[in-house]
Amino acid sequence: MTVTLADVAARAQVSPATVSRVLNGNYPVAASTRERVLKAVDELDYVLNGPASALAAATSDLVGILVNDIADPFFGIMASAIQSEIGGPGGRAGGERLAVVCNTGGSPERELTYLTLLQRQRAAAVVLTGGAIEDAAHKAAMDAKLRKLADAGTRVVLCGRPPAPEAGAIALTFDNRGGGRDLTEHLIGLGHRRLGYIAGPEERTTTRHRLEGHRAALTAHGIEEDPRWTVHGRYDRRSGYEATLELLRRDPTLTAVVAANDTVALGACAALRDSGLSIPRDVSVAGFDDLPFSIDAVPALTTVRLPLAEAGARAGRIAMGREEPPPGGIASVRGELMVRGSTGAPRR
Amino acid sequence: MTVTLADVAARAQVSPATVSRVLNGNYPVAASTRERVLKAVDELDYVLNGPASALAAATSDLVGILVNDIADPFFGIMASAIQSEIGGPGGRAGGERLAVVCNTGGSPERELTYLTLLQRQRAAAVVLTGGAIEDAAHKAAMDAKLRKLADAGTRVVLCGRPPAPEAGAIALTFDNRGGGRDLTEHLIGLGHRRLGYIAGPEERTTTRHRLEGHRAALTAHGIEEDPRWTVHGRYDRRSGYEATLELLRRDPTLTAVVAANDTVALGACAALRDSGLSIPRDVSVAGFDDLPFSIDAVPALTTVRLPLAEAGARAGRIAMGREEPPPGGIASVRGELMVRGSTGAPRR
DNA sequence: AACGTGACAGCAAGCGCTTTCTATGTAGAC
DNA sequence: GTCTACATAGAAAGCGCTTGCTGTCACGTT
Repeated sequence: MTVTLADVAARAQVSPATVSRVLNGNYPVAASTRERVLKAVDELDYVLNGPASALAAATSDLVGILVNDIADPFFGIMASAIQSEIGGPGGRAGGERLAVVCNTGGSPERELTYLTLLQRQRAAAVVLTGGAIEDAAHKAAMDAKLRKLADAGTRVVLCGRPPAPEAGAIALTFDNRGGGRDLTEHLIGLGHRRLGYIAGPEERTTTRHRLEGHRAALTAHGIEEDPRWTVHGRYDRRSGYEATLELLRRDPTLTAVVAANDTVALGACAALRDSGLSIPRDVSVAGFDDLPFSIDAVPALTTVRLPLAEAGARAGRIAMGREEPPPGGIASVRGELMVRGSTGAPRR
Repeated sequence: MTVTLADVAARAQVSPATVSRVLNGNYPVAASTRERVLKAVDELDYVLNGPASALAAATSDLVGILVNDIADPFFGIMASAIQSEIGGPGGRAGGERLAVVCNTGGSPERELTYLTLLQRQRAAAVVLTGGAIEDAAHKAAMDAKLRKLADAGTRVVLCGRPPAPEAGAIALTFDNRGGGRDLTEHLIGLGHRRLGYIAGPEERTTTRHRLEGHRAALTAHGIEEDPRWTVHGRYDRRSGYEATLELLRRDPTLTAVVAANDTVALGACAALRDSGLSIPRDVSVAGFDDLPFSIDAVPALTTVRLPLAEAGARAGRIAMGREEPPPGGIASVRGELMVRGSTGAPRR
């Protein structure tokens, strides 16, 4: 039925060992023999049995990429960049690895399950993207899992995730705190004193860090924050829309709304427009991430650009062992403030 | 070093066979024995060796999802829906499958390579999303590959792709032609007679079908198309921007621009704005797909909504054998015209 | 009381490949 | 011309799991 190595060997009149060596190319094989084997492979249309070779060699060519939400371009862009450094015919010779993207949907259980699945497949490397969940038990479980993976020889890289040194993982972290600070300082510099903040889900590190940056800026400028000015929600448009309405209800005198990310900011813009407020004349709006569509908002969104593609590519290379990990295994990646039309001086 | 089935068996005082059966749950095992085994698994922190079991059982729990561009929400949304029906802890008991997303980047070679990689892994199913490339040689190669996969027991499902009956694949196709027609008829109904069209890359089926729909509508209404009115480009914003400028240069009297998809339409909007033209007063703009951000454009984009998530979910279920394939193995999925602010009656 | 009958559990034979170790042939060294 | 060394090729032992087949009890039957 299925063609096996042995069939190829028979046809090429060599031993299975030789065929294997030709295919893996890490052992001297005479050119004439190699050719004969390759010819047989071609004629028989032979396809290596992945599981069998993974079993025998005790390694596989699978590389896992975990994302929180594959439908969100934030993750899509990173995943794309990571994958481009890893998989398919993009890689070096013989380096044909199967980069697989796993969608956790932000669920802790799924995250863990996927890791187990990848561990089960003896993945060559794993890249985790995006913020982590701030739950002690979950973090402990994750760290243990990652540690186990690392100990088993799987390279573990975190991209846009807080470091987990205990887990033996290499981390490329986004400086969400710094970005949040820059953004709010920009707004304060413009003259804003009453700023609403639409935060992401409470239990995410990204949410906390961005919020901390925001508050640090307020504090640094002697602005006392009103607890009514912060609303938590999800990282989606709908949430931004509703949260904005809520903020406006709580304090109609707000002159700026800072959103957890660009998608949320878009929702905020829609809510403001629907409330008859003009941006930025009545209320300034700022986002975070600088996703491609942010520039198309009207007015274009002021935001913090995160080098998603660059960081992803780097994480991919590190995962493949093609680039040195940063010193200490941890690198912080800065965002860049992009000032655009959605922020301006407050009118009042 | 690594814990194996045998270790678990030893600890639970049973044979490896029994452990395997407990883990796979398809053979009667006494409750007390099962418990003892499960306890040992837990204590030893045992993780099944995927490759080994795939080899022995001659099947794997991998399901491949091929996408053209993972950074594009069009694919992200479909992939997410497909995966939600397949993978991780979402599935039924024992049905823990590893849904993996493979990014082809629209390259024919990569597409083929990924298929080989999946074939090598003995994937349980494969879902191909998005338009295909119109190249006879490539199509033949793809069909042959898919056929081989199907013959080997891999379920092959096409989602948003033209059918390939010769390949033995089940297809859920988007009615791009019908959508394109509806859209253009809407514009014609509004009074437009000079419509520019920004098409996607020439060699894609999606491009051709949408364009055919557009032209069918023109013909049906006795409008003779000026060859200057069509420009081809990529499916991205930049391309939409440049193509719009080009269209305007070729014929400044155009009153509407139909874009290959929403992303392109956004670029078109930007170009029009930058040219000092108002939407829809001076020029109407229409997109395709109805991606989430389309509603946030100002004005909101008139477009054709494709049920990406629904189709993806269905494709996922079919791939898992949890839903009957459509009769004849082919189903056409219609899009729905969403009329919004970006289109209006022409001024002149 | 002898026997059939399930319900479980174990044996052992692979699954298709990699890789260590060994054999062989040939070429250069002395 | 014999010996050592190198370049290749093959034999065979697994890798860790699944599963068909073969027991082995403990019962219920007749």
